[in-house]
Amino acid sequence: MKKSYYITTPIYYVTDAPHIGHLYTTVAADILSHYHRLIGEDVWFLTGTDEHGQKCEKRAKETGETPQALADRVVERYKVAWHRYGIRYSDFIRTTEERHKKVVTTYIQQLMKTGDVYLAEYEGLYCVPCETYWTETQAVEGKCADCGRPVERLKEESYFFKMSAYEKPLLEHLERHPNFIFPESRRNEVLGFIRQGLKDISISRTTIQWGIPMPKDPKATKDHKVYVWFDALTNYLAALGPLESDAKYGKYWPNAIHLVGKDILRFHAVYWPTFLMALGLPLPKQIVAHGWLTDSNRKISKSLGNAIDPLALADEVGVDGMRYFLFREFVFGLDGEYTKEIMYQRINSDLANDYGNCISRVCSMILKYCGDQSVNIQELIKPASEPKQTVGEVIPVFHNEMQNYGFQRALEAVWKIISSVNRYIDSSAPWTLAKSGTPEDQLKLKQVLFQCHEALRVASIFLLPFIPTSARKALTTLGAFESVTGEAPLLQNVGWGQGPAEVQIKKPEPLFPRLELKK
RNA sequence: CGCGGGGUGGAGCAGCCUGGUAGCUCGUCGGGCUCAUAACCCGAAGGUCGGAGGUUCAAAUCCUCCCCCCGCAACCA
Repeated sequence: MKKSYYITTPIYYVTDAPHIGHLYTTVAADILSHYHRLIGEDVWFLTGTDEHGQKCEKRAKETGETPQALADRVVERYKVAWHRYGIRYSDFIRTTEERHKKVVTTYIQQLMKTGDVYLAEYEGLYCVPCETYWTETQAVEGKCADCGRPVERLKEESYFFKMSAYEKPLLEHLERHPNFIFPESRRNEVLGFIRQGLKDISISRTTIQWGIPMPKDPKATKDHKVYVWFDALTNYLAALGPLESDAKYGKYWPNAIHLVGKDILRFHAVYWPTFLMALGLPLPKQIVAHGWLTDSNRKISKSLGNAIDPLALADEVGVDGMRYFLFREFVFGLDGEYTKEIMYQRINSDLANDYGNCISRVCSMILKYCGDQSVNIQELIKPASEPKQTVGEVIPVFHNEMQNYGFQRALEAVWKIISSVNRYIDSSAPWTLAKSGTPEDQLKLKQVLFQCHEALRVASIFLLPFIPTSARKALTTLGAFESVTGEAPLLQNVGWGQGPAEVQIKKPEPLFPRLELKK
């Protein structure tokens, strides 16, 4: 039986149109799921949208729509963006769907029954005009953090989740599973937070209309809606159909990897596991937190007004250029400063000059110098060469980095192959060999060219998860496309000499046109 | 003493956990090649690795203190 791999992105809030931050997480999930499919695993990739809550309600009021109409409209923008970027998600969940609401309600009911959810009073500093509670630290000198007007101390009926009861079990889980939170620096952050002591949290709101209703309760005097985080987090389970003994649930849970931005780590690393513990369900395998793209050291986001539209970027530098740039330039897990200059430089230098041009020069030479002959590649690539050695070194490095979210280093490793080919061409000068009529030089010429060909075949297979369209195009040009269509091609076909014995090289066309930055 | 991240040649970043020639991309300067997308290859210049102290045969890397920048601090998601 195939190993199963379940990967999720956060569900995105429909008040925002998709921006580069959403794109970053979603492409990461796509790369991982593509990679895990290539190594023969049974992958389920979930993304979706979070459509409830105060902000959606407010935003809908501003645009003069119903919250549902707003959600219906914005969700399309996400889907369009993901299609454009070739994101191959297995399922897209919306929190307004019945299948989701049913699971949330069932779970809340269960927790009310066990006493993990109970009715009490929430007390906090409330800003009446903003309809928002603030903590002591947020409401500096008793002023609303948003509008600056004075806040008042208010008490209100609310349902609470007994998170305090799960402080110890959660700590124990973290100790037994050192990789539960990745990277380690984030794990330490979460440990620090838990060690400060977990309080019970309010998990209902009476100030919002747009949400999943709390189950009927004679004790309640007000109309409660489920707190958006309980609602949102449950999507990861709801999408697998846990209530109807759907085969998906048994296959993919708890083998889950949750990809999140560092800003929502706490909800995933503390709230979510304790909810699951209370429900008596197994915890996901890993929570992976990545950094932010920054603009002059500030997070890039809609609310800061510096958001960048993924579709505009795709038009400008291409889908694969963008996908490559995001994961070659930045260290996954750390923040990275985004500028157009760096992006153009990276794409031109690596994709156009190194990779694209290399494919082009190798294929051109093969066509030019031995296009009319049929050759047995496997015989020609037996001798040792720098590209052959480099490929051998890179294979384990690439896999290791991919298992540990080291996308940057995985790509760096692939580029070692490409550089070795460029170097090898120079040092062995096929154009000189071609001029010589001796049989030794003719053989040497073919050997050189097909060593290069083989190295590029392997590099292109490695690149499939990152730049799927271009890598396929490259493999087609190399005449080695069939090597990626079988089962688990990455595991079976990346080894030196695992490709076809004969190939039909296509006339190369520029894979990546050089970009010019317009000022 | 609230918690965390960062301060590395001109720019942007790796490296730090598991001490031992400081690496990458771009830029600059010089050379080579002509197969290729004016792409490619080689060489050079350029760094007291924020500051001070300590451990060590040896510190960008471990420890202590200090300075500067940025987040977080549970009901904004």
